[in-house]
Amino acid sequence: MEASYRAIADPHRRRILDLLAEGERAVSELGQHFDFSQPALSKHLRVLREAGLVRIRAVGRRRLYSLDAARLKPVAEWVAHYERFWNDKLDGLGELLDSEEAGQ
Amino acid sequence: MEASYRAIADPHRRRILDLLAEGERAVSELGQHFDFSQPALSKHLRVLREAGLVRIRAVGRRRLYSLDAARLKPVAEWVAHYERFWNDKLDGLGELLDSEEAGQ
DNA sequence: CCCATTAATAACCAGCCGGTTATACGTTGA
DNA sequence: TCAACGTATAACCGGCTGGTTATTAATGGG
Repeated sequence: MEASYRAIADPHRRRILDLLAEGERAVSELGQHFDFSQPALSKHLRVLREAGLVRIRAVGRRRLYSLDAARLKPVAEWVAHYERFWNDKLDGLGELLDSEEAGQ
Repeated sequence: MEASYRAIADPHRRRILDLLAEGERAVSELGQHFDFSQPALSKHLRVLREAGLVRIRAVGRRRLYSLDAARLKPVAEWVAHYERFWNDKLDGLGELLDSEEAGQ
């Protein structure tokens, strides 16, 4: 999904996903890890929700967010295509061979 | 690297990387695959260059771009942390277990 | 019952992003 | 030599992004 790439482009949102990977969290609990305002957090959560990366469950006046990582699978698959470029420098294409160690 | 995530957030730039994964390409060759202007392509290439994802080699008046995928490795590693969420739904955290099949 | 809590939304703003056209600049070929 | 080519940059523009403060709405506790 296209929106997944944009969603994970922001480091705050990646951090939110990392936190949700540990378990379900209410908005106020997530907010303890950040220094921006609650509306800013709600906007990040909206982006993640619209990208289909999180689920919400209402419990009383709290909103419990949890990870829905399925939409990250295409991202993982796309970037995995490039693994051969750091696993196997001699990949037969030839254009990587000239000044290879200078690139690091 | 932080810039890598932003660089791959744009589908045109991901396409450029896919093309460069096949081999070194001049700007005009890359341009044949897109419907926007040459300056727009140059700006995308600049973003990729500043993210350290491509290398440039000048041959005459042509600029030959090639892939430098090393900076994608942290991205691959980050997203790989989430593989367990689609490989193994029963991951012991417990918060994914309530309405699991409704998420798909 | 009412006030505090929790979270979302509205409205606004500066800065970035991706595109455009126009221009500059080095290189090459006739 | 000089016109055409290949590419980068400048200048500009509308729309989006990520933040803010203020407000709203729903829930729960005393």
